[in-house]
Amino acid sequence: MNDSSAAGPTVRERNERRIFDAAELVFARHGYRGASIQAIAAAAELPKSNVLYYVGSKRRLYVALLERTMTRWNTALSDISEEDDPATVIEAFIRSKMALSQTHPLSSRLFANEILQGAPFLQETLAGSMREWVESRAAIFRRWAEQGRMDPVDPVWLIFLIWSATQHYADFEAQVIGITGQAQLGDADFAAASDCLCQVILKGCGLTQA
Amino acid sequence: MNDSSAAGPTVRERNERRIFDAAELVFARHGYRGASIQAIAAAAELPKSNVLYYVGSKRRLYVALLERTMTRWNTALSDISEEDDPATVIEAFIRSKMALSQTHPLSSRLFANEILQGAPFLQETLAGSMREWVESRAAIFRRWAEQGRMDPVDPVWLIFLIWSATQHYADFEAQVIGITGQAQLGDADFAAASDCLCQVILKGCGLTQA
DNA sequence: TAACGACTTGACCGATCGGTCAGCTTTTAC
DNA sequence: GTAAAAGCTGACCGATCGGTCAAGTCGTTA
Repeated sequence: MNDSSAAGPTVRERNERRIFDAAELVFARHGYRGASIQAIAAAAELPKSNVLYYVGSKRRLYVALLERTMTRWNTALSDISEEDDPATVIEAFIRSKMALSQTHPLSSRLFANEILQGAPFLQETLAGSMREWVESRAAIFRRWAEQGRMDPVDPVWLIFLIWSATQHYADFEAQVIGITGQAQLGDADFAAASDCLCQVILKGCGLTQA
Repeated sequence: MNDSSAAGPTVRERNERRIFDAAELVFARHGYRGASIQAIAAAAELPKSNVLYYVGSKRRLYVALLERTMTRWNTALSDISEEDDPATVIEAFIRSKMALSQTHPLSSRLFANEILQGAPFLQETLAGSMREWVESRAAIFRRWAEQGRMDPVDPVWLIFLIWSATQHYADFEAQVIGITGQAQLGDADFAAASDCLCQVILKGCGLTQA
């Protein structure tokens, strides 16, 4: 029974998943230092020793969790090309980012906590693959502007604008809930917020929705 | 020499200020649980016992720090009225919020950390004075839209958009720096980002800059 | 000078931290 | 059937946590 494809998940796979999910919950809320293995073990309903048996150390668990998040985000983002329609691309960008905020808020908060700490474990990622990703998109945005297909808006700050506005609904959910007075954010809220963001940002870039 | 007005700050005033500033630094980076009094004392260059002598407990220090931040923000925000010009008001709102991100990034990160934890100490503030503040502004925005003075944009989400986009440059400074490759954000960066935000958001709301 | 309140701090407390390890049970392989 | 491998966990380690306390120092006032 070593094969997960034929006989369900291995004991290791099942427990690692429980631990990862529990760790994401605790790290997202309390940050790296504020989280304790004891709390993670309690959330995973496993003894502390068992957690350490699988993950080795707190640091390794945290780094592995960050890597899982970054790869998950990478695969969720589609590539674009200069020939695409600007409005379509930017709207899809906003909506897919907002969907991530709704489906994976803990990942977003984990990342936010890491950045708040000064990104000690993500320095190379930021200056490496993330910078490349931003610059490749920015180059296309710039060409669109040169061709008069959209307003000349600094593309890097536009990307930051979209990132921040969409992540806000994951990272600052407690604030949104407290101010709007709702019990929690539902599908309708995310849909309406997405519509509002698309409306303002597309028009702000001189684009009309498809 | 008990009077601060005539003979400079009291010993108490001076030390409390050192402690508050040090605590803001540590809490903003590591959150409530992740921060330690030892680390705060080291940053304040005081013995741990001396810190506790002044502030009583970690919890009290944290709450007092949050309160200092909230009142500081409240005083920095100007009131608006229905008769004001929408474009002028929203542009001033964006620029003053961005200025706060530049001058008080630690306060912004402290607040962000509190929200990420689920706002355990700011629940009443969110559902109380902050909600009132948002709704009073939202009411004016709505009337502007009814009068055709701006596009019908959901005002609450517009406020969230402005908050998130401006706070981003304080809370996620490490990400902005890592991706842009700069050593740090300077006046020119904040000015350019503010211009970009005003350009996109004002146009996105159907407004033209004054 | 004596006394007082504000300030200072090292020593210490029980609790919890991340992590190790020995010894146990269960599963797998032959 | 049996040995090896994998999984499990209570007991324990030194370090650090938030917080207390007693014994000071210090400047001011009477």
